[in-house]
Amino acid sequence: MVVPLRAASQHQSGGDAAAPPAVLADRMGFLLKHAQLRYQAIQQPALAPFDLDGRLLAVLALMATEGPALQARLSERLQVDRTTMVALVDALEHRGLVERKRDPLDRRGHQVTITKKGGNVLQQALAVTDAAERDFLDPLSRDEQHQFRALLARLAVVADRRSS
Amino acid sequence: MVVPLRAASQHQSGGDAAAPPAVLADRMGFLLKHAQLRYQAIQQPALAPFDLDGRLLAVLALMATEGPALQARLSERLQVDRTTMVALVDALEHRGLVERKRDPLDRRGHQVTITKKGGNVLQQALAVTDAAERDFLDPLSRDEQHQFRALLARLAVVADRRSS
DNA sequence: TATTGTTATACTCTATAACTATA
DNA sequence: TATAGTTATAGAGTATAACAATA
Repeated sequence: MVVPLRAASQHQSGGDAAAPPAVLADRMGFLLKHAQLRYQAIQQPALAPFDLDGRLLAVLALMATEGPALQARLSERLQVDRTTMVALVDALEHRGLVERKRDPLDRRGHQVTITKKGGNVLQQALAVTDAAERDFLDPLSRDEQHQFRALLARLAVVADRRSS
Repeated sequence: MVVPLRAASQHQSGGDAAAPPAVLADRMGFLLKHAQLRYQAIQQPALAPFDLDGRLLAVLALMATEGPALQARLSERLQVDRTTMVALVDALEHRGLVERKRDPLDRRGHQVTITKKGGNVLQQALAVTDAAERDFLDPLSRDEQHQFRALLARLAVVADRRSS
């Protein structure tokens, strides 16, 4: 084993939260932050056995569906800096989940390809992530879960229509 | 003017996102992250004129409702490390929004008090934050906004009942 | 000159460890 | 010995700038 990934964090000092301050309890900023924290608290340990975190999994999943791709294309798709993508692809390559090959047509670029091992790991990691989502949504009824997902999707990804 | 706060960030390189990759578009991790990014993109510039960010505002609001308090108590309430709270209170004090006074009864501690200026700024900043929340929720109908807020609150703050 | 990938570097955020002063 | 606050420091994470190879 190698990487601590995002090992510990969220420490500060002591105990188990107690009730949140009333002033903050209905603020969007607070709610979104804590929903994300709770999801990560579920997802991180679930992915740990694969030595992956959410970002690495995203890159891997993207490569599986959008085929071999240049790093530049990957960073564009994931809205991540080129230099950050270097580190992400490095991490996946060290784990043997992807390979870099020079593009023979344009030798400036590297085609990044998912390996067979990468495909297997991806499949298992996605299954684990599905389970994590179910755990996260567990406080809601089935109907509410679907409602929440749909509403959140509309708030997260807003078509940014500027004039026409 | 002084502090860059969290000046720029979210840069990477170029353009305006385009459609998100389909593999990620219905993943909780992706949706929660991007919802938060979108909210921050609205809230940050709204608070910038007050030289505040969300965390500083949270401390200020907490002090207004929970009265003068020790830093130790504030960090406990906000689930933030003691050393982080030092920096937060420093920032608020430099802006003249709070004051530190030694507790005469226990001279180890500082009672942190909101100033008159702090109260005024808080009031305006909260109004601006309300507007930011409305902007954020604008893609939804009135009913949907209430639904979303209620569902999110249940997912964000989960009573962690362990046995009985 | 522009572009892909890379390295070196810097900056932000936040935690741990160690120190001061009180108790 | 323990606690409140502080400082120094280190570790993630991620950006900008500069460089090599290629176009």
